[in-house]
Amino acid sequence: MKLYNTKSRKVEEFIPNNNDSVKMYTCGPTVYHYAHIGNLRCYIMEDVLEKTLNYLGYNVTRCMNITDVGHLSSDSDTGEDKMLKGAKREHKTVLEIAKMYTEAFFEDLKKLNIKKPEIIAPATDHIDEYIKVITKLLEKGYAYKSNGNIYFDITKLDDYYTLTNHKEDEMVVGARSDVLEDAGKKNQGDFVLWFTKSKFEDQELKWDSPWGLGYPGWHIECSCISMKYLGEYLDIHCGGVDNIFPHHTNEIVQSEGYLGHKWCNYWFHVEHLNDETGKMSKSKGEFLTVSLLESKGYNPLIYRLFCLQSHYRKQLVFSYLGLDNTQNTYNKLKNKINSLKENSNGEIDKTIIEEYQNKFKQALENDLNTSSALTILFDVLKLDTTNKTKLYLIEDFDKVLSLDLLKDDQINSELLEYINKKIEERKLAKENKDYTLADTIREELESKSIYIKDTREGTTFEVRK
RNA sequence: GGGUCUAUAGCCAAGUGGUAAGGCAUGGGACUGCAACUCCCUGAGCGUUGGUUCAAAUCCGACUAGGCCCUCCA
Repeated sequence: MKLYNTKSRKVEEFIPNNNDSVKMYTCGPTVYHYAHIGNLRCYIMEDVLEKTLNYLGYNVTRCMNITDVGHLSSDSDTGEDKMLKGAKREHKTVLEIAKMYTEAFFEDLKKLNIKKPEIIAPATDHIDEYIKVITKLLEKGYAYKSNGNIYFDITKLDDYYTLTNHKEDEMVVGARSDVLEDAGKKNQGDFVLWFTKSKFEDQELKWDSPWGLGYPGWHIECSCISMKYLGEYLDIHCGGVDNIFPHHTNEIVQSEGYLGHKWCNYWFHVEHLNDETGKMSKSKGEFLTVSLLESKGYNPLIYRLFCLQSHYRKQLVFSYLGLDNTQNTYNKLKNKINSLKENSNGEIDKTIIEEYQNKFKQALENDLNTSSALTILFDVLKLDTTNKTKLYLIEDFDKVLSLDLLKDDQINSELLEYINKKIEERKLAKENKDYTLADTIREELESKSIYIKDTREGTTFEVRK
């Protein structure tokens, strides 16, 4: 398996620390609002990565945090805590907000066929871990106390800007003018590990610590959660590109400062989904959620396919035109597969199976080239072989693609009865050459998203979502 | 200003030195009462510009355009 590693800025051969077992960490959502589909692009591609590793025979242990405390708002930075902002907006407590949006996030995962990581860790459940790690960082001299807060001193390391090639003296101070400087820091680049002093008096969640009542900095949670559940040696750390700096940069120095050795080998970052105006955000333009797409009649899996057609390291521009294209692709794909199912006789051709499984693997092994992997799927459909062989391969590929390629659309018996009745009525009308009535019936069904298909063997139908 | 990434047909894209995969859309045809579905046919010389090479979309340089990041506030 070849993967692009942000750390080396090269595509590298992926070699786990421990043979065929892979430890994978994913930065989870801050649950202060619904996830937009740009956020979800990241989780879709991480899901594909996990499933690809499984497909290739690796055993993956994956962990994801849920940030339910202490993350500043970044969409339009006014220095307000994201969770607090969400709580205020909806007149609820921070914990209520966290619970509600965590559930909503899981719903989105389900709709997009994203497998939930086996370990899901809320930030507020791991305060003891943060205290343990921060204490050690203080002992080792990587951290210091100032103005009531605990900071990480980035000058204690040789190479802080390891992920970005930033140069200390060329950083623009206060590139974002709405961020206030903290006078308590020794160096411009130092960041907070633990707060006891906040300018926001209404911070709801606070915990006791050796340094006083307070709450953790945003970066420390991922380091601690990862080390707790996945151990001292991590294989892959994932997240959106916006996390590269400072979040992941800070995670590295915290973790390696604490451990005293190298921590994570591969850094996997997913590019952003943009809209026509640039970066998608929750505070400008249309707030695109999975539910919104559903309300407009799109099956969420169409969005998954939309993402798979592109590469995770390329920015992708969202448009309804593009999504409509993908919807056509998806419908046609399902159509073809459904017709294969109607006549799935014949023997399985093992030679072909092996050949195309290898092609599929090669595409994915090439830095997760999902676009090429889909091409292999289309190639399979066009093969000159038995339907049984094709269906076998489709089922196999769908372990990674997760597009419900073989799933039958569930139709309740009442609806089925209604449709059959209408089809029969239309058949009679056609026999009587009453085409006006026949067309009326067809239109009536189409208005319910039921599409008539006249074939030599008779009339069938298809329900499009 | 610094860092970093990208630039292939209407859209999504493959391509990693030898003369442009695939999908959707478009147009034409077959099928149909008319459609839909399905099937067949149908398109670009790769942002611009230098260079390396027998040979470049693929390597190097410059330029242009665009995206993202530049925190320590919470």
